[in-house]
This record gives sequence, C-alpha cells and structure tokens, in this order.
Amino acid sequence: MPTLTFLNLPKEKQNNIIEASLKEFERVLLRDASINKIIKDANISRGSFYNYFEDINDLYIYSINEYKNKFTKIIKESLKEKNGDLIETTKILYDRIIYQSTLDENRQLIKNIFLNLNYNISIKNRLECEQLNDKYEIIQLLEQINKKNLNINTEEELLYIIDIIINFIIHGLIEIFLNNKNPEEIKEKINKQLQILKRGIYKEDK
Amino acid sequence: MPTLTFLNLPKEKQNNIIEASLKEFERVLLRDASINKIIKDANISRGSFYNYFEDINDLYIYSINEYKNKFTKIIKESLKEKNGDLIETTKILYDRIIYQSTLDENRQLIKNIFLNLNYNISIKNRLECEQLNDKYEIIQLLEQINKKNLNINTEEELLYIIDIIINFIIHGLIEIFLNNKNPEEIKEKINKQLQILKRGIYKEDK
DNA sequence: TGACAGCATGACAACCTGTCATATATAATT
DNA sequence: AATTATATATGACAGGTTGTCATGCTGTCA
Repeated sequence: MPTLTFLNLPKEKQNNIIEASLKEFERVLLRDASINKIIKDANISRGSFYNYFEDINDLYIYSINEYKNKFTKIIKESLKEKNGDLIETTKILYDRIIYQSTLDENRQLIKNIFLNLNYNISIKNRLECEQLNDKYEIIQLLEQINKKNLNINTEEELLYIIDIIINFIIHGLIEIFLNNKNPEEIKEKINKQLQILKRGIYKEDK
Repeated sequence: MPTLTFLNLPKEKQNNIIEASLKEFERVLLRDASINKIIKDANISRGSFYNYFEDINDLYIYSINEYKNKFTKIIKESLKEKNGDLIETTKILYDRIIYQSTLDENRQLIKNIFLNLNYNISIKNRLECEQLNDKYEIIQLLEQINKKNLNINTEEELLYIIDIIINFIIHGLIEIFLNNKNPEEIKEKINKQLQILKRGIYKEDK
C-alpha cells in the first residue's frame, strides 16, 4: 500500500505518478519496469518515490486497481446475462476479455497485466490479499452462480471448480499474448477443456 | 543451446561452470540469478561466458536438464506402478515430487526449478521445445496411459486432460513452495480437484 | 522567533548486463 | 621452423539498475 504521505499529496500530483507508472507498465512487463523512467516522467525525485511506495510492486498493485474493477464488472455482467450458468459464463467471459484486449485503446496494458499475473505469483497474492473488499466481491459473485445444474456438495467444491476454470482462461490468455496463438484456436481449446470438466473424464462404471 | 565452443571445452571445465550455475540457481530464482556470481565461482571471464551461452536462460535450460530427466523417470515409474491409471498416477506422483523436494539434498534447487516454471513462461516454452527428444518421450508416456476407463474420444482430448492435471500439480507446488502451505492440505485440494475432474461438474441430465 | 515534524532531494554505493578491442593459444600451411 | 590463420580468453567499459541517507526545505505550532 502507498504511504499516507502519498495519499495526502494533491490529487493532481498523485495522478501524475499513476499516469507515469501506467505508461511504463504499458511499455514493458512488470519485471522490466524501471523506477527511473517513472520518476523522470512524473517529475519527482528518487527519494520521494521511496517515501510514497515500498517498491515498484507496491505502485503496480495500486495503479492497476482500476483495471481490476473493470474486469470484476465484466464478470458480474456475464454471469447475470447467462443466468448464473458457469460454463456459459466462462465462454462469454473469454470472448469479452479477448474483445477488451484487442480493441481497447489500452490493449497493450491489459495484455501486460495478464502476463504479469504469471510472471510473478507473489504479486498476484498481494494483489488478491491486500484489497480486502475482494472477499465481499467474491461472495457476491458466488451467490449469483446457479448451483442447480452443478454436481457439487459443498461450497468448497465450487471454489475448486472456479479455480480450475480461472486457470483455463489465464493459460489461454498467456498462449495468446505471449506465444501469439490465434484467439479462435485457444477458444476452441478452452471449450474442449470445459466440455471435459463438464462431463468428467471417467466412464460411468466408476 | 550452448555454443560448440562450450561443448568442446574439457569436461572438467564444463562441469565447473554447470556446478557453479546450479549453486546460483539454488541460491535464488532465475530472475534474480547473477552471471557475475557464476563466472566468479567458475573462474571464467565475463567474455568467455558470452562465448559459451547466449544469456543466463540458455545456461539455465542446459544446467537443469538432469533434473528434468529425473522427473521424467519418476513419472514413468509411477505410471507403470499404477498400471496406467491417470488419477492414481497423479496422486502418487504428487507424493513423490513432494518427497523428492523435501528430503532430497538439493531440495532448494528443486523448489526453485518448479517456481521458475511460473516466473517465466517463455523459458518454459524454450525448455519444452529445444529438447526435441521430448516429443518422443511424451508419445512414449501417452502410450502407457490406460485409456479403457477414460471417457475420451480422441488423442487430443487426452492431451487436454493431461494439461489440466499438470496445472493442478504445478499450482499446488507453487502454493507449497511460495506460500509455505502445508503439503498435506494441498494434497487434499488436488485430490478434490481430481475427484471433480473425474466425475464432471454437471449433473447427469445434461 | 524558535523548534519541530513532514516532506523533497539527488549524490552515492553497490549492484547488474552485454559488448568489444585486444591478447593469447592452438592449428594449419608454407 | 616460421608464418599465417583460426579459435578462444580476457577484463575494461558503457549504460543501466535499485535502495539509502544526510541534507535542505517548508509550514505549523508554541
């Protein structure tokens, strides 16, 4: 989290810093982002930077928050549209993420945000933990899922399933963004994996 | 791949370099590994290093090859022991990887190798592509899987399933190594995810 | 006016990587 | 044996990076 010093800064100065950082996070992946470039662009001194943030990861998590909310919103809308059907929601979700990330004016930044997820798992954890409103958000989302057609016994199982599905999507996006695979091809792959998950991999008898 | 210059070096000198690099890859994750430390430890000059390898990733892929083979062997043995049953093989495989990585004298290195898988997906790809014998290895493994009790129509589907299962394991290992989760707890989680995959997530009617 | 807390600053130490001109060793050819 | 050609080794160097810290500035409060 940024320090109080940062939060007490005039909004304009705060924005300058955030904007400069987003420019940098758009240019390169988090692991290659340069504090030097950001402070030069935002016109602040090196010392100030370290008065505001612990390190560049700290700034990153704070800066991309807006985008996180954007995607939470997309998830919510998709769930609603598909009446809580998990598989159908996933399919439309994929389409929308791809749409956002190929047409959005900030597509390069979105692309990097997704790739950063995998470059640095520990950041991912900080991202998930630090924003405590997350827990509330997740509960809200879970409630919208239609459990009637799901073969589950506990809430825990639902969480596991979601974990699996999220990984389908994230791995798909990595293949697209990093290895320049065709989104249609990956969509096909994710659909097949969803089918497998839907019906199970073992034959009836067992 | 290392250059011919490197491969023509006396075995002892080669070994010195590999040993020095493994020491470094044990100390820190790939993204923090220092060429300086390695060349100092191996007693070679900076210029020589770049005569032998393209960069540190190049050296990494070459150095950990031995460990890759180690795990391929463990997979083969497990498959054989469980008569090709995919789920049972996965379970025992997990136990053995955990065993290796908590008891092995090189546990820290093994831990880092697994974590590196996620820190840098592009390296993972290089690792998978460059060793062409891999394709043969994979085909060999696939043949050993018992498909009779599997609900699959094509070879392609089998590959998708394996992809899913590998991700279960890798994500589990990350939680253990990076977040210091309890291996027993993660084992429980993976087992549950395997159960879900086994039976499918949708109710019969659909 | 003095004292103090909060904030800003940039020089600095201590790292890092990749390159390249030069030096040396080894092999080939005259 | 002497010369040439090729292969390999070297470390200084340029151009980066990060995090720290003593110092200076500024506004508030007594």
